[in-house]
Amino acid sequence: MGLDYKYTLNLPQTDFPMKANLTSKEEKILEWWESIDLYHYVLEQREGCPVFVLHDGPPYANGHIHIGTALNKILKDIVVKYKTMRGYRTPYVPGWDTHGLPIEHQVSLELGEKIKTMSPSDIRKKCEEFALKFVDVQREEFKRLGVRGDWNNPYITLKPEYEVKILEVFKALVEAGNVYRSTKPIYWCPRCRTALAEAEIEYKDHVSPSIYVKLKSVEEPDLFVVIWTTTPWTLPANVGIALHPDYPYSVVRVGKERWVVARQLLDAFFREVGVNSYEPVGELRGQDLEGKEFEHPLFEDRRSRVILADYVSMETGTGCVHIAPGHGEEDFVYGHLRYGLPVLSPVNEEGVFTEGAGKYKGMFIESANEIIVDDLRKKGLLVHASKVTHSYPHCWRCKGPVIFRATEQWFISVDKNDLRKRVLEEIEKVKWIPEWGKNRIRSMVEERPDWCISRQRVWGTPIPAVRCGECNEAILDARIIDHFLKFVEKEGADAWFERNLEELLPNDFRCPKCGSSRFEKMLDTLDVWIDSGSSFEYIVTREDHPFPLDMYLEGSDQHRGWFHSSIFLSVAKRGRAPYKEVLTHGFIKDELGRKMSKSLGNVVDPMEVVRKYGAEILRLWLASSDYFNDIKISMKIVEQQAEVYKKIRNTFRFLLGNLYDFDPERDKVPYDRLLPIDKWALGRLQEVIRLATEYYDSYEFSKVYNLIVKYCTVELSAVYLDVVKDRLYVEAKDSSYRRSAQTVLHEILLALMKILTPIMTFTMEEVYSHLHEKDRKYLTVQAEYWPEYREEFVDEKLLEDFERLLEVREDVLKALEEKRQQDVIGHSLDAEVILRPKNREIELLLEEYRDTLEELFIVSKVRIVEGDECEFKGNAVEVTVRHASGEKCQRCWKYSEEISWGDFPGVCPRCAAVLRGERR
RNA sequence: GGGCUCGUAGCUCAGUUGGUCAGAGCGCACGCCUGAUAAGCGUGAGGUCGGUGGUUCGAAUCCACCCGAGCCCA
Repeated sequence: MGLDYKYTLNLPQTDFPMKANLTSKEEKILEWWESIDLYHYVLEQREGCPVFVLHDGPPYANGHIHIGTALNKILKDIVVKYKTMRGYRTPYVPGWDTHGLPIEHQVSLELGEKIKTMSPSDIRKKCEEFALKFVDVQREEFKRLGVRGDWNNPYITLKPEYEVKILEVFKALVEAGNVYRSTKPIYWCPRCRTALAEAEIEYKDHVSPSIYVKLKSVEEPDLFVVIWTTTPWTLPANVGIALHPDYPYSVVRVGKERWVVARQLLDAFFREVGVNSYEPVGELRGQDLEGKEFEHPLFEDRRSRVILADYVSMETGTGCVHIAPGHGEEDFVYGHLRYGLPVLSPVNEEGVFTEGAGKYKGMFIESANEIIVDDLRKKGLLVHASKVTHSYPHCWRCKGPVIFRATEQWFISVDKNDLRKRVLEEIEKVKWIPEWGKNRIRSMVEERPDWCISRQRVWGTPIPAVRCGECNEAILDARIIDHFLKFVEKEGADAWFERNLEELLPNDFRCPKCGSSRFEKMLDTLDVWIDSGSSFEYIVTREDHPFPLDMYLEGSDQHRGWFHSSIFLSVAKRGRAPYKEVLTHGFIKDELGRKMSKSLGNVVDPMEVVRKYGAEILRLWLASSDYFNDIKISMKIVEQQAEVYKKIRNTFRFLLGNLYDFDPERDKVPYDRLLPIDKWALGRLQEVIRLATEYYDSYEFSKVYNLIVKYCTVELSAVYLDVVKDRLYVEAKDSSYRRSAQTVLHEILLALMKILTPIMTFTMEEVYSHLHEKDRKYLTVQAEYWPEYREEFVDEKLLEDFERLLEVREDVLKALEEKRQQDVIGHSLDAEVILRPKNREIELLLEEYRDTLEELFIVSKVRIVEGDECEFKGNAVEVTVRHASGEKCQRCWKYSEEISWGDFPGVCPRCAAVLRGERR
């Protein structure tokens, strides 16, 4: 035939490439954002608009970002960008947490032995350098992910202006009287010689001695209580024996003695200690022995008193628990606080026994274990000794076992001034997403003990406390803090280490207890949770933000971490919660749902994903996941998103390509003149906008993702775009048929682009740059407004009709496939379709839309019959498929009986009219 | 050991108050097209809804227990 009408068609034209080349494209887009100062540009476009502040929780600056921090920052970015498009002014100031043990530890490893010759302020300088280096590293990595924020002006906890805020928050607590000095058993690492926070503890298996010891009653010399312990070295500090108040205890005769052991542990106990002949002779309750005294197993001049405690376990041991308030949290709470037993802790900071330990003085506690056991054996009080492997607290720094040791520390009283109660009230006012977050943080706040805030460490915010040189009183005074703050403003908190105490104290300062003016500087630093927990105070004053802040968004571990410290400090300083809404996400696991760890070799590096696939794919992966729970990642899972990305990208390419000649002002067709199929597509788009908005509002991004992916593949690619090709390509460029379709494609393009901007932030920027100039009001798509749901575009009846028409279409497609398998047809345009409606309703429907059926099914001819049965039985219609009669139009490929051979040979009447310029 | 959370096709997710709820997309298989072309279209095969009991006329959906995983504690 050789007749080529291709050049007469309006085929898509676009520079928008099919292949993304994300890695390099993203770099270019990042440069563009940099060049227009994206962050401030977008803020300027929302001048005077209501403000929405997502306050960034500061990551710890001691390494590269990992997949979890990437997840967190991308989620925040999606929220911020969505809110911007909804018309909010959305300042977003990233922050970093920079003080604390991990950095000090890493720096001390780098310095090695040299550290011993360095002054505290020299070590602090090294720590600062280290922290700022990783602030820079992480900043670049976060930016690379496409996160928009005030990167040139972040908040950093080591900066003087921030330290001032930490100390101001702290001062509020000091003034309110919530900070006190106390002896309390706390975790202590004898190797690092430091107090450890609960967060600095790791539980690992440890082999300990397991000994059963009997204590002799003072009143009845044949009566013994048997205790079990895995820390013999704590026995010198023993002052009590705890029994459960409710569970029954048996009195058992063993030889000439009577032993007290919990009834339900009797069998296990005697089996364990290898005693076969015993005889129960009585039973008692904990109350029966409450207050009774027993002889101390090691020191003859001391006694051990029975107390009751409901935490006593009936699972292991004897149900009688050795109490040493100086060496255990619960021992302290029950023994000291409830029963007033003394707190003994005759162990120095290196784990060596002191005076109070009598003959054991000078021994390292672990070496003393054996000797103590030996002494017990000699005294005939050792019932049994063996070894046990159990989970035991270890130091996160040196990995060695830690001990509980009573030391003098600064504490924040959680209950003074009803602080805890007020925090609990505030928790109720916050919106927790998901909802269970509220119960989680509530129970944590309800049960938490007082907050130990002092660290015997160099790298932190100094606690400006002094010790009286006369009476030895430790003094923390608001006046000292105020005076110190003047130095901090100018030179940072380093001043505490660098300046003389005379300068640091107000001139007339005297010891409130003895009036002395001789003081000694105390060098403890603050728990870093005070640093980060004070961030609300810094950001609110620096940016003049409305308080409370709108949202905090972190991993669910922060219910005990940052959300927790922030709300306590905020209630103390400002009387209310710092946030209105708290959104939490889960953790990232490998493809088998296991935790990521170096040892398992299943760690996915976010920057590796970025290098290999692009940040956009990482963002898309995140959007596809239900991040409220733990989510899985692996290169295979990421790869899947690369496929989805291509699909979405090609949809945009098609839309752009078919709008190359569409001027939105000139060519738009009014709604009432749109063809039915176009009206339907426009109506469906409204539904997509409505749902997407709903899902974004509830932060359910995976629902947005599923909605959009399905929309692009099913609704657009497989139906609407496929169907509308005929009109776009074949009809005259400026015809109403083509402009009608383009009008809707244009609406779809803009809406889809905007809906995806928070997630596919790079690609939508690229799409934006390919838009008609009249569609680009801003320099960046990020400043655009959210697509509007237009009710006037929703024709309910039409939408319902099309829902049924599409069911008919499914039947037709199945019938076509059957014939395709039989080689009757290839392309669907080869076919003529004969339909037999299953009922009157469908018959009327088909009649009504008679003129759109061929287009909708993409076939050459559709006939509707009543009588004869058809070959294919569908759900809505029966279908017979035949090869279309007539000849194939060389231009539009539809078969026609009236192919002309005049001016335009081989062409159907429609195409001939188009070519003659008669069809508009 | 305790508190909280999770467990639906190979993958990512839907499944409102228990009764067409066993679904979607991707991937896979087979085929079509060659005017979205390192694209596009069609058809199809995949799950006893972690397991076991129970409540109910009826449960992925309610209860109990168990298994597995995670976070936070001890």
